[in-house]
Amino acid sequence: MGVWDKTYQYWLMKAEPDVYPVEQWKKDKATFWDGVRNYTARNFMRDKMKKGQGMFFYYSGGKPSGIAGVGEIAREGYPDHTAFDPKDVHFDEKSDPAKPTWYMVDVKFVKACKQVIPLDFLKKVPGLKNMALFKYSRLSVQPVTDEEWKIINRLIDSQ
DNA sequence: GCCAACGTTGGC
DNA sequence: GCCAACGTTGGC
Repeated sequence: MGVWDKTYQYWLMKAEPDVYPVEQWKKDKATFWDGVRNYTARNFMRDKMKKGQGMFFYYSGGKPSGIAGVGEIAREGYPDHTAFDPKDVHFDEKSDPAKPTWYMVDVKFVKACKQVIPLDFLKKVPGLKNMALFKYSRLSVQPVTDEEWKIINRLIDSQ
């Protein structure tokens, strides 16, 4: 039984601040998480995420990289319609609307961090040393353990 | 802008 | 089904 087969209650999802900043998410109140084109990440969204579960909103791409906000799964996996739109940057001609390849979820805004909690800071927190974030750095949707969830929320609440 | 890590594609 | 080439992600 590997890390991929377990069930999780919490998640971390990456976005680039230039593409979708937390401020925009706050304004939108909720958003669909489109554009994921990786099978591992897809499987988490399609098969594992349940309504009401918590997620961290993570900024990738520097300036700095880190956790920027907290949210909640508002709608469970459903087909990513941007894969069917030739004009969309995430268009995938191989995804058949009758049998979609790619899935997304909806995530509701809960709160923004006062300051982004940087990756290099997270790396130094003793209880977080096994985070998937450090080992599977290129995976854009990943599980967070109960313990990691608690520790990071404590960091955010003490800001 | 560079480059390591790693997922995907395609030739055989 | 193997594996080299290629493309993408994301930290630095």
